[in-house]
Amino acid sequence: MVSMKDIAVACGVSVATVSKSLNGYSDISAETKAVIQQKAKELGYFPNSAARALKTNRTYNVGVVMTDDSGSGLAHEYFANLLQSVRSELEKNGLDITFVNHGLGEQKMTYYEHCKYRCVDGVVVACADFESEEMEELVTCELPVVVFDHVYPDRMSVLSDNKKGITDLVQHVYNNGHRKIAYIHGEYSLVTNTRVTTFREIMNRLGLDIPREYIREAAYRDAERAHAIARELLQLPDPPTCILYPDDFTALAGMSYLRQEGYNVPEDVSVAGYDGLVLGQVLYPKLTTIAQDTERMGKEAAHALLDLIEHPDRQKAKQVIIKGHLIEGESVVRCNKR
Amino acid sequence: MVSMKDIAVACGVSVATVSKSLNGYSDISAETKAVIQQKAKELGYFPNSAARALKTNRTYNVGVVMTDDSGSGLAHEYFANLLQSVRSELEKNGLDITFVNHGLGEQKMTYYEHCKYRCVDGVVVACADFESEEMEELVTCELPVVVFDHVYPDRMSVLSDNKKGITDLVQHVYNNGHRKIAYIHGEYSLVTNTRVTTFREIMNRLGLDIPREYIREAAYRDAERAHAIARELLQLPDPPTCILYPDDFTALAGMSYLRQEGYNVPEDVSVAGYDGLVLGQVLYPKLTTIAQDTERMGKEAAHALLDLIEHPDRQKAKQVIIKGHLIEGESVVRCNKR
DNA sequence: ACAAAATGGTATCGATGAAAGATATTGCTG
DNA sequence: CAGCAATATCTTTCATCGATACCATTTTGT
Repeated sequence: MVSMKDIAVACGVSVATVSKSLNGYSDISAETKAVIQQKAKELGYFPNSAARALKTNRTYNVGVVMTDDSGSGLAHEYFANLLQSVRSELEKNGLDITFVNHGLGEQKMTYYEHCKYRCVDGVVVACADFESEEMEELVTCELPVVVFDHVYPDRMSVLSDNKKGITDLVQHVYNNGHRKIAYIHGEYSLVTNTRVTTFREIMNRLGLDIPREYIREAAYRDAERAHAIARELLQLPDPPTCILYPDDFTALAGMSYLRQEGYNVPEDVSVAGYDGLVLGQVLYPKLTTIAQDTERMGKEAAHALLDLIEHPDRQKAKQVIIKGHLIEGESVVRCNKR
Repeated sequence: MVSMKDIAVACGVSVATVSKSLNGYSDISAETKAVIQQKAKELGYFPNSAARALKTNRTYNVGVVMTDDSGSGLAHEYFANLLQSVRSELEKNGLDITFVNHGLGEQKMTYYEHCKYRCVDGVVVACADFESEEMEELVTCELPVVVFDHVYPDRMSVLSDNKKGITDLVQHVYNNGHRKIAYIHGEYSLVTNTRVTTFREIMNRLGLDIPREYIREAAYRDAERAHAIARELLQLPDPPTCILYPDDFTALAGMSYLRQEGYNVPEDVSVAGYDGLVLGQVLYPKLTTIAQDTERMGKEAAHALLDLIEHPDRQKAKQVIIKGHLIEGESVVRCNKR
């Protein structure tokens, strides 16, 4: 690989001069600078990232925590989309991405240790066990960190606006005449918590009753479990007319299961999901859901991280909340019962 | 961060001794070695990857080409799964992963340049424009490279067994009594080519006619287009009794569209996909498809790459072909027509 | 002649590895 | 068995990877 030395030799100057020329120092004559920059391009020079990192402690590399013990992670379209967006935005700004995990080969290490080992400039947490010790260590370290969908003290977060999402969704269902609305939610997390709390609030505001059996815990992407619960719901003496599922995956599966068991969806029972999967909009009936704006979330996270990296001083902790939008779909229809 | 120097000071030895102790050289007394290793653990030492890379030219980092101009890439479950598998397997062997792209910030660079810039030990190509100049450059360079689903001269490839896949699929359809089988295939690529060629072969072997209109080009994941073609197929004077779609995504969407237009699927027209998406198995009717073994493909690629990195000498080019398996599903049923 | 502008010299980041140094052990001769 | 070289064992010194940054030096301008 061509190094600064090669350029220096080719131009008959010192390595120091080359370094300064390429890094825009002001104490090199415009003339020399031009010659050197020209030569650098000609020779196809790229700085050796390892050498630069060693000296400057900047790698232009960002760590991404995306651990999928829970079967989420890359396989989950939502997270994959977040990653995609973060990646492309950071790329535009000259940063690369490396996955961070606990342990390389024999070596066990924590996220934080891994980050130090790779000398990353910052960290994006896309999905992880937020309550783990390892995460605790990571969010109390000196590195710039941006977290998706979870809030840590004094840390930057990018959050999907679940409050608005659930509100819009329930309101939409309500506007279609539904009064008996059940919510099968995912396993515990900030996201779930926000959604459930908001669900209660909005139902309350709309003056609707929530029988205890109408709020049920399942898990994200666990179609069987969500369906088992849906079936129970529909066998209640006073069954709901609309069921909100934890996510689009379970909602799509749920619709299918219910139809198979002889329920008319959406006429007998309406169904909604959450996420905005592409597939949900090409299946019939189109799924009513909240599309999360992963594109914007990724961008915001990338910019927030860049900002933290460039200005570690103004560490004003804050949350950025990104609105999603309702996709009306066809899986919730006017309810005429009662 | 704690460096070798810190350990050296703490143990009262030289840095070189520390280096050797931690790297398993034989010319350090077992005693000293033990003390140093103990201290290293105690202080939480990790080698600085940049420094090591600079000196040894090994980064324990692998580049991944995963470019999704075509809307595939991360958003495509197949590629996401491949990545997931490669990632976890490389991780087990102490290697990290970094995405490779063309250009960082202002700097335009080719895949190859990016790889050199990051000093990666090897490259995995998950998806890319295989015909591009950039890929040409990458596969003729000195770096170890493993490519998924495409073959380059003298390069290692891991291929999904599309030949067996299509054969099994068509045979299954045939066994169910179908004789008029249409194939809507994806856009041109080695994969598509193999599938189409195999389709012709097996149909031939089974003594079945393929009217020209029965083989149609669409695109992967383009539900609208695939459907438009499906509709045309079914309006033919002599319509097929079974339609093979490019992938599960289009197949699922297709089934839904067809039903909406009044066709009974799978009774009037059977449908099959290709991929093995999870969702396809929780929707009714369960999709008949070929599940590609991304898990194994990723593992094989990772091991092949490791091998190339460790033994650049025995560069015996070869292809590893990984079998998928038929998921019978319910979207292909016995055909009694004619 | 002196300040300003341009360029070069050199230590440094953290780890590695070749070669030299230090110490202990063995072998051999007289 | 002493005496000394030869060997083995362990450890340190030092140059190095490529880029950067501080300081020194040279050149230019007024």
